[in-house]
Amino acid sequence: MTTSTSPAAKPLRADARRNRETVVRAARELFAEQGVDAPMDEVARRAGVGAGTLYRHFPDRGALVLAVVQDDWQVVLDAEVRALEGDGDPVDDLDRWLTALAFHQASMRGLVAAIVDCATKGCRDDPLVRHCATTMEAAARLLARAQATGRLRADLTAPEVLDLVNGVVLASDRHSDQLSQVRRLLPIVLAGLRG
Amino acid sequence: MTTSTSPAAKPLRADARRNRETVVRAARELFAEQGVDAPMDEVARRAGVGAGTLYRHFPDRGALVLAVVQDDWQVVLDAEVRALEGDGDPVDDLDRWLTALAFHQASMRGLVAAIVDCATKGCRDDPLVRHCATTMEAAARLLARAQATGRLRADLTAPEVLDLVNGVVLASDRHSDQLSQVRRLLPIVLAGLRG
DNA sequence: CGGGAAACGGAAGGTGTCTCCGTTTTCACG
DNA sequence: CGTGAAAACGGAGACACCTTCCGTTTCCCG
Repeated sequence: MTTSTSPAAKPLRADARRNRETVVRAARELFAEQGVDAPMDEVARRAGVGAGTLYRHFPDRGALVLAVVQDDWQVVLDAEVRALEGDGDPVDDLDRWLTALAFHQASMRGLVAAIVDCATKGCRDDPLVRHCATTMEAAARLLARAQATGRLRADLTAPEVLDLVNGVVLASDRHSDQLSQVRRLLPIVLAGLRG
Repeated sequence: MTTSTSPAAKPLRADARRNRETVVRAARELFAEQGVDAPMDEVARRAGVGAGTLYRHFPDRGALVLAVVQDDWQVVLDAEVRALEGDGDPVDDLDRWLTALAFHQASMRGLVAAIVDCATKGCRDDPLVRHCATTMEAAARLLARAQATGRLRADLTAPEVLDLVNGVVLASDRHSDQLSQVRRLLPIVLAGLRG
C-alpha cells in the first residue's frame, strides 16, 4: 500500500497507527511550508503529540523525511522500470528520469541536503539508505543502457551522475523558485554527460 | 563595523588587534580540521578568548569565514584580471578560472554552504555579500569574453554558471576527498556549457 | 472487566548560538 | 609618570533545538 517499510510489518496498536499518520501529515504540511529543516518540536506540536511520541515513531529526522516523501520517491523509482521495459531512446529515457528525480528532490527546500547527510551518517540497514541504494541501482541500469548507444561519455559512473543531479538541486535550493532553476540548470549538466 | 575591507579602517587598540588575529588563526586551524561548521565556542576556546570577544570581532559565522578565506579568495579574483589582460583562449581562460574558483571553494568542508547561506541572509553591505558580488562580476566578464567566441551557449548568465560550479562543490562536500571529486565532476559541467 | 503490554507526553539534559553587563586594559592627555 | 574615559574583555546566562527518560494513560485480549 502506502507505507510498508519492512516485509513483516508488525501490527501497531490503533492509537499508535492514528498518531503516526497524524504526525506524517503534519510533517508534510510543515516541511512544504518551511523546508525539511523545520523544528521537530514544531512537527510534534502541530500534530498535537508529545516529542516522545514523535521520536518513538521516527528515531531521527531522516526517518520522518523518508515517511513524508516515500510515496513520491517510489513513483520515480517505478518510472525507471517502465523506461527499461519500453522501447524509447535510452539517452532520452535517462534524461527524462534524471529530470523527474531532480524535480522530486526539489519539491521541498532542504530535502536533498537532509537525505544526503542522513545517508552519510546512517547505517546500511537504515530505510532511507536503502532507498538511496535502490535509486543508485536504477540510475546505474538506465546509465548503462544509455551508454550502450555510444552517445554518452563511456567513463561515467552512476554515483557521479547522481552527484551532479544532487548538485544542481542543492545549488537551486536557495532560489525562491527552485523548480524553475532546476529546469534551467539541469539540461546544461545533461548536455555535459554526452561529452 | 570593524571590517578589514572598509576604506577607512579605524585603528584598533593593540589588544583588540592581537586578539582578532589570534581568533582568525584559531578559526583557520579548526575549520581546516572540522569544516567551517565547527562550533563558534570551540574557536573562542582554542583562541583563548571569551565568546563575547569572538562575536564582537565577527558578528556572525559568515564574517569569520570571510576573514579566514579572504586572502585565498582574492588570489582567485586577481587571476581574473590577469586572464582578461592576457591573450589566452577565452574559453580556456573561463574553464581555468572556474576550476580555480571551485578548488578554492572546496578547500574547506562546508565552505560553499556557509558562504551561500550567509549571502542569502546578509544585507547588501555585508562584506561577504560584496565579495560574492565581485566574484559574480568577474565571472560575468570572463563569460562574456568566452561567449564572444561563439563556442559557448549564448544564453548562459553568470549566476547560472556560478550556481553550477557551486553545485559541483556542494555535491562533492561529503566525499572524503572533495578535491578529486571536483576534479572529476567539474569538467563534465564545463563541457555542458559549450552545449 | 482486569491486568499487562504498548503507547503517550512532557520534563529534563545536552549542545550550540549569541547577548548582556560588570570588570579589566589601553592610551591620550595633563 | 599618573589617571580616567573609552575600548575591549570574558563568561554567565537566555534562547532554540534535539533527544532521552520515565511516570502515567490507553488499549485490547483473555
